Amino acid sequence: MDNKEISKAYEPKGVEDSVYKKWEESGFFNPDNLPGKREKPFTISMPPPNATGILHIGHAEFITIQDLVIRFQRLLGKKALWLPGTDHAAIATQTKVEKILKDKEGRSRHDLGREEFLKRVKDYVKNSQHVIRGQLKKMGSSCDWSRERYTLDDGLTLAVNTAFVQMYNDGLIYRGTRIVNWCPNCASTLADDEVEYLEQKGKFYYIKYGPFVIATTRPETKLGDTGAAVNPGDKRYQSYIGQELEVNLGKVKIHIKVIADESVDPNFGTGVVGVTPAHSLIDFDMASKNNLPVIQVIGPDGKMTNNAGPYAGLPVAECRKLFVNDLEKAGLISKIEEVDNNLSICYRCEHVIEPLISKQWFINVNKPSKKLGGKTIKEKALEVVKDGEIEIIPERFVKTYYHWLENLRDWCISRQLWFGHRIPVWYRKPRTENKELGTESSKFKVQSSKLKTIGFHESVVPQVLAGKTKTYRLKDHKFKVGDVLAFENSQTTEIFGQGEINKIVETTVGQIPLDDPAHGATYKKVEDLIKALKFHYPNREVTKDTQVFVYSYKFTPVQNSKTEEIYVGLTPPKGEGWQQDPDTLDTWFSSGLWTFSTLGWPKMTKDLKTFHPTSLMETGYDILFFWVARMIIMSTYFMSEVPFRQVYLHGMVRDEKGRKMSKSLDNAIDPLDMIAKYGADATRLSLVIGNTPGNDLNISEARIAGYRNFVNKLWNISRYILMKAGPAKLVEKQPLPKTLADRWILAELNTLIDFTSVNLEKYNFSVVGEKIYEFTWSKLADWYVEVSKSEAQGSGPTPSTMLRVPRAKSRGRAQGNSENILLYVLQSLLKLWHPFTPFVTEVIWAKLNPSAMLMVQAWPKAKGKVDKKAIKDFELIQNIITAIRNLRAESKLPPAKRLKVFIVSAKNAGLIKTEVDAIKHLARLEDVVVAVKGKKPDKSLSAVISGAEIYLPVSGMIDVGQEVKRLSLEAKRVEDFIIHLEKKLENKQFLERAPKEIIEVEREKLIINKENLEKINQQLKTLK
RNA sequence: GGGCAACUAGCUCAGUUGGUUAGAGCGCCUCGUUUACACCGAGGAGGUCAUAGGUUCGACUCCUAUGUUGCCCACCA
Repeated sequence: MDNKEISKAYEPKGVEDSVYKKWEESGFFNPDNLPGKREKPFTISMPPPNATGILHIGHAEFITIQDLVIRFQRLLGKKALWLPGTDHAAIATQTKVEKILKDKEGRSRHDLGREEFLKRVKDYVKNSQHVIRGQLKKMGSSCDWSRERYTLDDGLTLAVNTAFVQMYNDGLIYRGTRIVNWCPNCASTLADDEVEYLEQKGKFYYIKYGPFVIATTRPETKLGDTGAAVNPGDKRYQSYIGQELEVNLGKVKIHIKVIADESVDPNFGTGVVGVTPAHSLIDFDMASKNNLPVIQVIGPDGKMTNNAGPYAGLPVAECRKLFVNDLEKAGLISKIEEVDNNLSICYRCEHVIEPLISKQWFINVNKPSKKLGGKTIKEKALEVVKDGEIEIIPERFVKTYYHWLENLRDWCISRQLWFGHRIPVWYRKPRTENKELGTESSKFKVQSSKLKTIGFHESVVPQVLAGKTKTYRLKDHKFKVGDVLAFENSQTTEIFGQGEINKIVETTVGQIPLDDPAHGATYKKVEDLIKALKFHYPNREVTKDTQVFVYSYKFTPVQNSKTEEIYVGLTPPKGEGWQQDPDTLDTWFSSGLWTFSTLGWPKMTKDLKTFHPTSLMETGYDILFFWVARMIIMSTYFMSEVPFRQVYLHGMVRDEKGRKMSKSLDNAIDPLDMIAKYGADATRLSLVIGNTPGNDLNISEARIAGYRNFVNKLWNISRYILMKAGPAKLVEKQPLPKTLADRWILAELNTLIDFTSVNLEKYNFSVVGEKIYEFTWSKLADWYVEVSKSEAQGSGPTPSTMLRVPRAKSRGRAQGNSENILLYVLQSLLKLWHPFTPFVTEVIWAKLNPSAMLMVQAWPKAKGKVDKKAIKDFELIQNIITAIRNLRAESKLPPAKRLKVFIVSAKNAGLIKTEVDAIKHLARLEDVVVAVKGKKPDKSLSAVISGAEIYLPVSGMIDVGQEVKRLSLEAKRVEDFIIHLEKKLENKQFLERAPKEIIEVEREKLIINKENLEKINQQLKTLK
């Protein structure tokens, strides 16, 4: 390679694409093709970007970190797999395509119909994926494209359906009627954590409400009230409890029942709450307990329903205006306050969420599963982190993870979207001629009418269905062992099964074992049990001594077949009249399977055996709950193993002032622009150095430009070395050092290699990046390269020893050795840098060794013990040179002016004498005189300048304070410290070096004790 | 309301289990046409480590309060 062709400045633009192409064509992204014996796998599942297209700087961040890790592991010799893919991102994608459709064609998805619309989405996604792939490549991603997956492709769809069916058969997936978060704009349900809150000033309306005044921020929902609730202890309203009232709300009259409920805070508002069961979770619970009817006044379209009387058909906001107006006219508004209010909004489209009552599919997070050895999925997901099977970095997120899981409610997985995995459930309306069903149903009905009935609160029914075989009752039902009972949902009066009494125990509340799994719900404290009982018996006193009946039973559920048949399976059922559920599954249901579905599950493939559990999950802390927790749930359930060993959570990327990047602020940094301007390597460095796990990273263009400068520096160092070393060659073995500088740079390199190897394993990218940066610029470029120049110069009229170790003289030839060292150091350095800056390092490597790629070289190893003496000696020379430069600048001596310097040193005279030539050259001196102790003209520690003569004392610069500190560092107890200090005091050299004041103190304390130590410290302070 | 984090140089941030003179990048000031690099080199200025107590021979680091900021969770009708 003709090194004259190397350009003065590194130009990434031209070379990056061709380098990537070379990598790709090598096939080494695929672990199966990697050279050498590679036994240990290392796997990263790429968090699949949404298939909506453009990658932003946040993606660039995760790409950089993951690529860094995987390249490092590949260099270490692992079977490194980084599996890429995309997520269909149901809501996000559907919303996006709908928007495009509306903007471009003015049509809605309903205008197109399901099939045509999905075709449009498919085309859109295909294009996006293409764009994403291109962007990933621009960043240098060394992921295995041959294994790329998409959450909606056939394999993953099979995985999703299989998962659903298995969970359903295990009783973990059920269909239920609940209050759900409904986004009228997306026309779909949302999971609890997909709801965001917006702090707002809102109005708090006080409305005359029959005999009460109630306060509300949402007056329009009052049209759906079926109750008014007060605290049972609130004396003001005692007499009303239980009454049924008609309430005049202007144009509308509603009928309510006054109930008592603990959850009502007598001190908030007026102490009376209008109960709106259809549109509030809490109200729904209260209504269930008190058998209040449920009236839905807001529809899924965000408009008032027919139940809203004269307001039917109005959007919620308009209804509110009109309704408040009407109330005012009727004199029913007593006052309006301004309050801070949290508005629930959709995390995708930011429209207001309406809590609605609706029939949806849920995953039961509290049901023990045989697959999990009787544990619930929640417990299992907690356990694997508690037991350390999964490590979360940084650790503080462990706590948030626990908190989230512990409070997790059943997960609503059905979405009313078109785009996504269709729920693998089919329904068939019963036909009268379906005799078998008819008889089944009627047989049960007849039977149940004759049977004794036992009621279960709706919230308990799922537990019974889930295998609860015990119930605690305050009431004596007068059952006998052997009685066959009809099990009734006491809210809906629906019969959901039958059972037989096995055993009856009469006891007291205090005697009940708290953790009886047969009961379904278990308790930590008696108080919790009492609380639970009070919930079911709101009007009874409950204490430890209250009498209680424990009924054990055998239970058989009955499918509610009078409405429809349900079929759950991988393929459509045979027979006529089956209709598939129109809904689709929550995106996170499929992405929860990501680590194993992408490797072939439900088939037990070779890949699945080799690469699962994956090694590292690297993702943003913002999706710890959405995604990470769900992957843990899904993997522990389906695979019976963790999805990954470690989780590394990175922070968000923000602008230079720490603000979120957004279109409106116009502060977004587009990684592709930055790559075009400064190169991918510089962009990568800016995302990794200065970035610590879990913390947000502020980034600016100036920062990226700074790293571009660095990449250029590395380029030019290499250019210099290649030019100096003549024909490029590999120097694989560490050359023998011949000069002090050689020993020093090798010692520094070996230290760096160790540091890098250790800290990259611990994902301390930033600190490693800084260290290699420092080595490259401040050590290699600023010192070693400069020294090597003077060595080259030494071929002039006065051959120079240039930092040559004395011993080397006798060995003869020292000239030219620095070239081998330079090549060796550069080659090792390129390997260290490669995970960070793959492009430029690969380009330089190609000039050294065109036949092999840097990407698959072996990670460097430190050779032998680090030569600490070399580091210390070299630093002394450095300090002398720096001190001279400093003095020259301070005394405004022009650089051209040659100086005479007397270096005064007692201890290091020998060393300094040997290196005089180097000092002369690097500090641009006329003459250096090394003086021994005694000739020193001034005993002060500062140098003396007289004319062009500098007296620079070097010995005696050691601070005794350091020694003391070092000692106490080594000692763990005070006693040890004292012993160490005493030993040190016996050392004459120490005493010689110590300033007089300190020695006085130390002499004085013939017996060293705590007080004396304090004195020493004080002495040290005053000395400073 | 509960929790988590941050507060260090003009700006953005490091600082690993307490221990040399608290570091880096950018910015700033002075000087420099040394053939690897001006995307550079040499030197420099700049910090009561948010505040107040405490533990310790010794605290940026540990403990307790307080203040400010950010985030997460819950949510009162």
